[in-house]
Amino acid sequence: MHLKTFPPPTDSELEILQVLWQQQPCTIREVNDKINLNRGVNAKEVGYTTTLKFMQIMLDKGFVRREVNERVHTYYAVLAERDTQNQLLEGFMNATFRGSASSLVMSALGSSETTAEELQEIKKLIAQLENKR
Amino acid sequence: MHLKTFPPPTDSELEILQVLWQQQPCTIREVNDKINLNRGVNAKEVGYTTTLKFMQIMLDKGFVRREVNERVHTYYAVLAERDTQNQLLEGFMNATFRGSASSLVMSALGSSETTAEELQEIKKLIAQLENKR
DNA sequence: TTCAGGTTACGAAATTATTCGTAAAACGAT
DNA sequence: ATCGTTTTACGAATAATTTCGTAACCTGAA
Repeated sequence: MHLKTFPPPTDSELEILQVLWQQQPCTIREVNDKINLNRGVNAKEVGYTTTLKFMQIMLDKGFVRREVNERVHTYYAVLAERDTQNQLLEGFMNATFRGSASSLVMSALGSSETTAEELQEIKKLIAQLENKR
Repeated sequence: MHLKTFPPPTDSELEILQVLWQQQPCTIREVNDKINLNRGVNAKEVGYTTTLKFMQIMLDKGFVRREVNERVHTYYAVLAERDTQNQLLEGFMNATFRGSASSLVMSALGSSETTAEELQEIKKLIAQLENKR
């Protein structure tokens, strides 16, 4: 009747998924390297076996799948980026903005740099939403 | 030189702060009751001493202050709602939307019910942002 | 005054999330 | 074939968060 619904990924799991969403498939080595690049110099490096462990945990949860090649395994995200973002967004919006999308949106626009093009896109979306009535 | 910067509240702490932001001051009893009302029937109740513990932890961290009255203590939030929301929003946006405010905004508008008035307000804000160039 | 019920303090258990040590296996170069 | 390096598996330590048990203390009613 309905699709399997996954629990939301934890912070560490999400950090790995972000890497996969940008480039798939990845070996654990690649994921680990990118994560350590993304974190600045200041931040503590995450160990290789730590990343390995999370990939195994996510494999277990069904968040990723892998192909066993000659020497190494390569991983793919099963979770879709959009779906996952929406799932996390809903939880965050409820917890932090008491479910108010508009105040979340106002905060996001107010406190960040947004290019003119992005504002255009948002306006277009709003226009679409307004037409649907 | 600069204001004290607090670590972000945890989920449970935030849940309590939400109550305080809506009505201050509150006794622990009041906070605990509201939290258990907000969670549906299905969800497990949070015990009184659990809430008490968090208020003490937050007192310790400086997130709240209290007044000691005759019988009971009454609590006030020290953290400002807007500041806290913005702080949490930044972290969430970075982790989930790779820092892209526009894609966060598009998701929020796309997947939620927003009234015509709210859309108006957002449009007004966008217009203001566009003028500032 | 005594007791019942509500309140605060606090340690510690329970749960969840993160990190890492160690060992076994696989592979290539010598 | 053996060594050094890389990869995988997995248990367990650590850390962070949440929950609760218990005791001490008040206060008002009987």
